[in-house]
Amino acid sequence: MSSGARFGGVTIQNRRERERAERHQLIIDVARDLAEAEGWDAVTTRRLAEKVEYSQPVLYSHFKGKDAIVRAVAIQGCGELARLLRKARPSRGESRLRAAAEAYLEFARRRPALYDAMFVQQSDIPWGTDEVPQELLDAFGELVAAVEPVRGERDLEALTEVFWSSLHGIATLMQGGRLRPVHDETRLDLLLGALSLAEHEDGL
Amino acid sequence: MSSGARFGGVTIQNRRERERAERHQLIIDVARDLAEAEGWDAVTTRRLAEKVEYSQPVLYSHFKGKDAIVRAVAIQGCGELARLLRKARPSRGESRLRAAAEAYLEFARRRPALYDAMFVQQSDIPWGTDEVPQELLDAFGELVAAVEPVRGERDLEALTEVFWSSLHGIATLMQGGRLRPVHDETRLDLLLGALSLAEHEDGL
DNA sequence: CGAGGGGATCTAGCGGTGCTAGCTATTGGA
DNA sequence: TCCAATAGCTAGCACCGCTAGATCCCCTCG
Repeated sequence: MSSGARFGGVTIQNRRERERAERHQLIIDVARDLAEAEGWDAVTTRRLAEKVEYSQPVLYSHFKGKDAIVRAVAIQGCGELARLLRKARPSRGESRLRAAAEAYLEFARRRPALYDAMFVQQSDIPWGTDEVPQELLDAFGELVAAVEPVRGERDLEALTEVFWSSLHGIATLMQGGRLRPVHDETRLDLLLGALSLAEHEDGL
Repeated sequence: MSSGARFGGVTIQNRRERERAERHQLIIDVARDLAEAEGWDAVTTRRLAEKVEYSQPVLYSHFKGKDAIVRAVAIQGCGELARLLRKARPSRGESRLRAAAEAYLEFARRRPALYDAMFVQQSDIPWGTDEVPQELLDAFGELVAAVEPVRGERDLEALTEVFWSSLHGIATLMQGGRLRPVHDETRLDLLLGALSLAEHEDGL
């Protein structure tokens, strides 16, 4: 603590920390790549260790266990989803809601293993109010922004949850081959139509 | 084959087959109970064998592997869901759609492990057109029937898929603690409102 | 009634998993 | 130059899904 930060922080200690941080990220990247290439079942601590060219116990000096690695991958995935949603701007005549929905579903389709880690596998990522990862808040925030224009008199947060749930349901059931590909287009049209067009009388 | 069915079928052979069928069902029931009590991770072939009071290899004389056991549990779960949906009749002033939605979500909430085996864990249950289990068709059929009254001009099957997907998304995200319990009621109101009230202009 | 055959069942073990105790060897500081 | 801290590894534990091969029981037939 006292000996580390002299001379503007350019110390051996700092180099070590930097190398350690790089290896930390390397583990996450390799785990993610392996999962996307062969599925999470193929991500074993042995294979992971082999790919990062260290022995197994090194993984445990960075993460509490395999679950923690998956969680780290998931959180970075949320960041990527947030980025994708942010830059998903509607093309001419297209609603912002539709642009967001299509970006979301495409993300789930192209990165099924990553999506799985984020929203399917149960993890102890804290979703309660305290210390939710920023990446997660960002992603949800993008959905809120996409829903806002069609909110009408409705509760914005609850409506966004409905929107998100529907997309999530479609994404996971599609991934499991449980929905008919024939309806892919119609399904999205119906969902967007239902959520946005609805002429809401106030009452009830 | 020729020696088994004499005397109206009351033979030792038949008794054996009956006992075997009972044990088959016993395995399914124990697997399901264990999963619901401690989660699927706790369902190992060793524990399962111990609970049915046979050795491990007996399981493999009934099922091709652990996955096949989970699948059997899942299919019977579909039968139960179908039964629940069928008898979920709307109380006064309540729409049939709402009755079905509430029954569906309650099923998912009360039998999370069973629901997981049915719709979350990936299994090779054939969802394509050929040899889909009858229980599955029944359950989906109940959803179709619940959606039919609000269909309007919309494609019934696609609309049912949207309804199902939304419920599924809500069920799984809730189970993972990813939705705010505060919005439980509002969320369902919004979904049902969006799917049913929508005054649909024909075009587009 | 006794011997043989066939099927049902078990014991034991294989290769894999996540995870960790404890040894080794390198390396930075006095 | 020597020492101590520490980063990393080897080896192993308990468990997993699954199966080969031995064993035992029970039914059939002479």
